[in-house]
Parts: sequence; structure tokens; C-alpha cells
Amino acid sequence: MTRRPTINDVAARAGVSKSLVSLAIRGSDRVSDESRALIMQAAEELGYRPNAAARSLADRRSHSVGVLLHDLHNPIFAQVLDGVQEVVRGHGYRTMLVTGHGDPDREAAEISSLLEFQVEGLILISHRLDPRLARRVARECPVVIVMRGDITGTGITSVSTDDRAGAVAATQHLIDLGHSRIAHISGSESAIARDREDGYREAMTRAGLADSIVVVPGDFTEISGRDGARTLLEEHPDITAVFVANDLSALGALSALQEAGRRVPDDVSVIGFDGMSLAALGTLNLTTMAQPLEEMGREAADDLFRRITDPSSRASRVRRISDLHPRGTTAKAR
Amino acid sequence: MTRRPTINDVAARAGVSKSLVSLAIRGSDRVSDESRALIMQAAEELGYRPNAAARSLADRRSHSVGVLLHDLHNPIFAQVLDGVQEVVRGHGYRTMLVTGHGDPDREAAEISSLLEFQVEGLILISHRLDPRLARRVARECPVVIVMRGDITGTGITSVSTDDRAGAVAATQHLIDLGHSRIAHISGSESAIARDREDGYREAMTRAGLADSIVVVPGDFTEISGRDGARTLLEEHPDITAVFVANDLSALGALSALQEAGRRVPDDVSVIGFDGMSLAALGTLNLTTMAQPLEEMGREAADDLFRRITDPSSRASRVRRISDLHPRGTTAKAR
DNA sequence: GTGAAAGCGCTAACAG
DNA sequence: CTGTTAGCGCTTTCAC
Repeated sequence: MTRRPTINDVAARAGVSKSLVSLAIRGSDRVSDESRALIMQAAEELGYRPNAAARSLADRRSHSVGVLLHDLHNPIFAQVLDGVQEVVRGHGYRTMLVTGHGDPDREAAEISSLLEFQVEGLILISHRLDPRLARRVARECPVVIVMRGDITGTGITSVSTDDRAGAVAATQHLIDLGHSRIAHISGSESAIARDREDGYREAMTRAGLADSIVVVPGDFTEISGRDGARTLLEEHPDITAVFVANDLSALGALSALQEAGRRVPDDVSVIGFDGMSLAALGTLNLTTMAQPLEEMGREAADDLFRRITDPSSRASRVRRISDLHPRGTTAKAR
Repeated sequence: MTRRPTINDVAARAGVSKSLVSLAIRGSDRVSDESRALIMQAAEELGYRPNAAARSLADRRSHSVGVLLHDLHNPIFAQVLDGVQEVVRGHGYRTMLVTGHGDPDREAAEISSLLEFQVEGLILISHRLDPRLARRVARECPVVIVMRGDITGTGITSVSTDDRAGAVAATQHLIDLGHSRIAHISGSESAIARDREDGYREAMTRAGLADSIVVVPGDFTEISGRDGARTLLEEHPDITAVFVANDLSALGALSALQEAGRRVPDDVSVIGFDGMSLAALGTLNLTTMAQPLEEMGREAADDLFRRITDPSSRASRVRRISDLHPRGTTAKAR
């Protein structure tokens, strides 16, 4: 825990200049084998470790990208992140990971901190930022927004699925099964939640079921899904199907239904949204509108590096479609 | 995307020296109100953002701690992290988060990278590192190891539960319910997995059930839990209870049992380990040995900051106990 | 209160 | 191939 050895210490010990050490450490080929051996040995003996702060200062590049994740409790974000990391590591870059727990102020603060670290690009996954702030950030470095199609602007690539269309399809799946008293447990105040709710309303209306529209508020957590389903059972005990805003809260809803003695899917059908791998498990076997999560992560990172590498290339807009995975929690209405 | 404004640009625009800008930016009180206003305005107009690399270089402190997480797919780590972050933010520090996906080489690489960033302390959560490497790292900065009680050394604080005792208790719970043909689905090659398996063997042996010991290998993932249970059903169809190495793979086991038409807990009882909040949900309702996850995270960070603040203070060893949460997946043997 | 100057550990021309 | 010389953007004495 004494002062850390620096490049100068290594140079002195190896009897060469610090520039040569710098070259050797980074694996340049313009160093004689002899010097290299000397330097490596000295570094090893000293326990030398390059100082990333000094390096990125001198280099004017941090070799890092920042990733803001909504929250780590919902495992779907790990799926997206896997895709991101794969690409980031492939480029020899570092990922700086932060979360804002869905609080816009905290998200903004975390992004500031990332920017202070001179990240060369930013991937924002399911964030709650004000679009104006997002656009301001995009003036400082390339930005990719994942899972939120409503924000556009120069320097902003968007990778998302059509949440509204997905929600229409999810609701339609229930309608096709013969359900008419279909409720929706929504997500928290956000563009995604709005789109999914709108899709539900649209499908219901198109099917002539506008009068049966029932929406109870939620916030994308399992707790809110459970509470939402409880409310539903109390206030609308006659519903036969529920479209829940995301898989995590759908699991909560499942739990409340079961607690209340309703059988799924015999008494009530439930469909979620996201494609959370855990929910595919036999025990849960949740029907869902699945997004290609890993793939979206990869695409986000690919686009980011395309723009980091070639600053003149433009941001794009990737729109994927989500996919209905009919499983065990939805069935024909009786 | 042009050159970013620096402290010099701000100083020039405000008509003061850069030292004064430095003071003002950091909120020193030895700056006149007048100068401060000028500086803040200039900074605002220029969109100035301090360069964290330069700051940490000049400061010789990064104001960051590093956290290595086993993996983000298992939500229990988010629970631990919540506890950690709460404390870290309270100290005005930044958390640098990395994962190694249980691969020791990648873990080592990530830790190196953290150290190059001059993190002032390290929290390693359920890592797979070689104890010697961990001890070497601890010579460079304070280290806290969470969820792995087997590594000790100077500069290393350990925050864990007694995995072996917990496993004994979990197995004993099944024995107390009258089960005797109790199998174990183990975790991946690691100290934790070994302890939990040892606890199972110990409890079985003490109960005179040594002949009934059955262990199938797993790796702590839901997939391995599912596969493990399938193997069990095939090779030992007469078992009536399973102690699974962690909650995540217990969920997989539940799923395989259900698929095979075994009712839980009527035909087979299942107990997990960890205290994953998702598994408490009514639908799953998994009996488990719960660890105080958030609290362990807080304790880890508390200890780390105690030692960062006072380098002369010594590392400690916090041993928490896990708690049996009997829920719906375990019942009396018939 | 404020500014000048030195230096944190490294990279990057440029000579030789 | 190797060394010298300037910085990178910031903090920190230490004068004034």
C-alpha cells in the first residue's frame, strides 16, 4: 500500500527511458527483444500496473463505453447486457456500467459521471431520461438508446421493438383465444409503458371491446404486478384474461391469481412482455411477447462502435419485432 | 464533438486563473461570491465538464471503489449490490461494476482493469478467484470478499454466511419433515458449492442416512437445476426431497419436476439456498435458506470504507447466519 | 481571495 | 531502436 511503481520506476530499473517502457508495455514491435525482456522483468519485479487515468489523459481516449441500465433486479437487462459486452470486449474496450433505478435525476447524474470519465460512447438501456437531456448528451458523444423508440435526434441511434405493435399482438392473442373481458396492468410512467398500454387499448377498440377496457397502474416490478392483480380481482372479478406490461410484473400477477385460488390458464389467462428467460421455465411457463434481447444489445454496441470508429457516419434507427411465445399461461376462453 | 472545454477555457472566459476555477468548481468557500458567479456562468455557457481522469491523476485518488459481481443473471446479486451502492453513494464515491461470469481468468482481468483505474477498494461478490491471487490483490488495496468464507489474509475482510451450517440446516429441515431419500443438486466447482454439498453430506450422515446420499452436479444456473432434476428422476425415481445448491437452480428443478408430473411438495419437496426475492413469489413460493443479502452488501461496503478512511485499521471477518424460510415447496413426507 | 508554477503518470512527436 | 521534450487537464503548494 506504499506508493505504486510508475513507468519511471520501471525505466530506471531496466536502465532505459520511459518512452521505451511505454512502447514495450503496449506491445510495440519497435523495441528490441533485449530491451523488452529487461523492461518486462523490471515491471514484473516491481508489480507495475499502468495507471489508466494517466493513460486516458495523455491518450485523449478512454477506451471505455458507458452503459446505463434501468435496474439490475429485472434479469432481462442482463440478457441485453450480454449482447453489449460481447461486442465491447471484441473491440478491446471496457464497459462502465451504471444504473439509475428508474429515477431520472439519478440517471442524469450517472450519465454525467460517465461523461466525466470520458467514455467514448453511451448505451442507454430502458432509461427514463427527458428526451431533451438525451439529445444534449448526444452532442458530447455517440449515444444508442435501447428499448425506447420515442427518442430521436442527431447522434442518437435507437434500437427498439415496436412496443405498441407488440402490445396489440399480445392483446390480440387473448382476443383470438375468445377472451373479451381483458384487463391490462400497466408499467410505470414512461414511454414504453404508454406504448404498451396504447397497444392494448387499440386492440381492444378494434375488436369492439372498448367498453371492456380496464387498466390498473403498475410500475414494472413483481410487487406491482401482484398488487395490480389483487386490485383487479377485487374490482373486476369477472375478467378472464390479463395482459401485463412486462414479464417481471406478470410473475407477480400470476402469484396473486394463484393466491386467490384462480387457476391459470383455466380461469384466467396471463400474457407478459419482454422475453425474460427465467419466465420460460416450466414452473412459470409464461406466455409472452418476446424481444430479441441479446441481439438488441449486440446491435446497439455494433452501431456505437461504427460511429466511434467513423465519427462521420450517421446514427440510425433499428426497429426489431417482438415475437409471440405462446406458453402455458394462456388458453381458450371457456 | 469538437474539443471539450477545459478548466483553462473556463478561466479565460471568466477572466480568472485556473486555480480559482478549480476551487470554485469544487465548492470551496475561499472564493468570492463575485468570482464564483462569473466562473459558474462561464462553465455553464461552455458546457464545461471536469475530466475525471485528470482529476484522479492530480488528486492521486479516484473516489471510486470496484465491485466484481459473479454474474448479473442471478437477481440475488442485485440485492447485494443495492446494499453496497447505498453505502458507496453515501460516501460520495463511485462504484465501478464488472462481472466475470464465473470465469477466473476473466475475473482476474476485470480486477486488473479496476486496479489500473486506481480504485481505492474492491468488493468481490461470490468470485471464483484463486485465494493466492486474492491475497496478492489485497496488497494493492483493501479488499472485501462477500459470500465466500474460505479466503482469509491480511487486508481481506470476509462477509459471508456459514454455507456449510446453512446446508446442514436446510437438509435437516427435510429430514425433520420425515424425508430420508433426499438428493442434492450441487453448484459449480467452487468453495461455496463444496461447503453446501459438505453440509448436505454431514446432515445426512448424522441422521444415519449416509447410504441414501445422492449428489448430481450442477452449476448454479436454472438450466443446470432443471437438468439435474431430470437426471435425478431418471436415475433415482424414488427420491422424495431435493436440496438444491441455490434458489436459481432450484427454480429449474421445480420446473423439471412439474414437467415430469411430480407434484411439489406432495410428491417431492424442494428447498433452495440464497433468499432470492423473486422466488418468494406466490407462484414459486420456494422454501429456502435465506441469506441477509442487502445487509451483507452494506456491511461489506461499511468495512471497506472504514479501511479506506483509516488505512491502519484492520480487516475483519463478518459471519452472518442464514435463515430458514419454510414456504410452499416443502412438506411432510408421506 | 487570487495567481504562478510545479507535477500527477502517461503518450506522442521528433531527433538521432 | 532509443531518448528527449512537450504536453494531456487537473490539484496543490506557496506567494502576493
